[in-house]
Amino acid sequence: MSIPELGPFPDLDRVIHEPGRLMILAILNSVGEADFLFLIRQTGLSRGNLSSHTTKLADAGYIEIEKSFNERTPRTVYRLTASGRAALQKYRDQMGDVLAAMG
Amino acid sequence: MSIPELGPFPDLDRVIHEPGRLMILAILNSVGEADFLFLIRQTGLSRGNLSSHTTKLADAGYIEIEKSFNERTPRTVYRLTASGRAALQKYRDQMGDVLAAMG
DNA sequence: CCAACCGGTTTGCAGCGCAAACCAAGTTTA
DNA sequence: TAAACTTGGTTTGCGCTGCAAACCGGTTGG
Repeated sequence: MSIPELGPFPDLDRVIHEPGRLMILAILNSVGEADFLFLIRQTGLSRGNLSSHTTKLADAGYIEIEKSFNERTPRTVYRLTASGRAALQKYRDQMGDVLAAMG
Repeated sequence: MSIPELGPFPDLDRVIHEPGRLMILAILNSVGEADFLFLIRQTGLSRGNLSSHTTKLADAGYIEIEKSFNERTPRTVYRLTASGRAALQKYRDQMGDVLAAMG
């Protein structure tokens, strides 16, 4: 539970901790919103993989998924929610403490 | 594979990324060496859990396990290897970059 | 002796990430 | 107009993993 003289080890959010999802969240955090194809290209994830990660993030309430049509072709846009932004910030702080403890 | 304007997303070492093992490594990194009971108390992990994590870390070559006897009772000491220390440092740098990209 | 404890390891199972298969709808080829 | 291909995803299946519980060989206490 703790690293000697460095306080307790934080209970990291596993939904965020997973690298694929951390990547998605980091991107959404920096660009505001993104569509499926953009995320595919930036992350290098497979479509199936991206789909399941975004579903899980949406289930956790960390992102919102908006489906629409551009002309006749479907378009899905992903965006961080307030709670997602907060959770990400918390994760960042916790992980920052852990790393600092490893100087 | 990349966060816009922030370079590629690093391929994080999953052996280290797992919180339980990260905790073990962080402790060994800060105290030099530790025995089984000390790690139990510091990490809060169950014995079985600690045993399997240390086995996995040893399989990866990141720690060494030294079994001996203190009087008649067994004693197992865990210690970071050079390669473990290097891998941990690399993980720290990579994760630091990711966090920095999330400012 | 026999029970309880110490110091671990092995086992079993549930959950997860990943890739591949699938699907629906539109577009191109012929 | 029908076959083949692309786009934009979702679902399925499997192998691995983390976790808790069961186990096990000593050792100490009554």
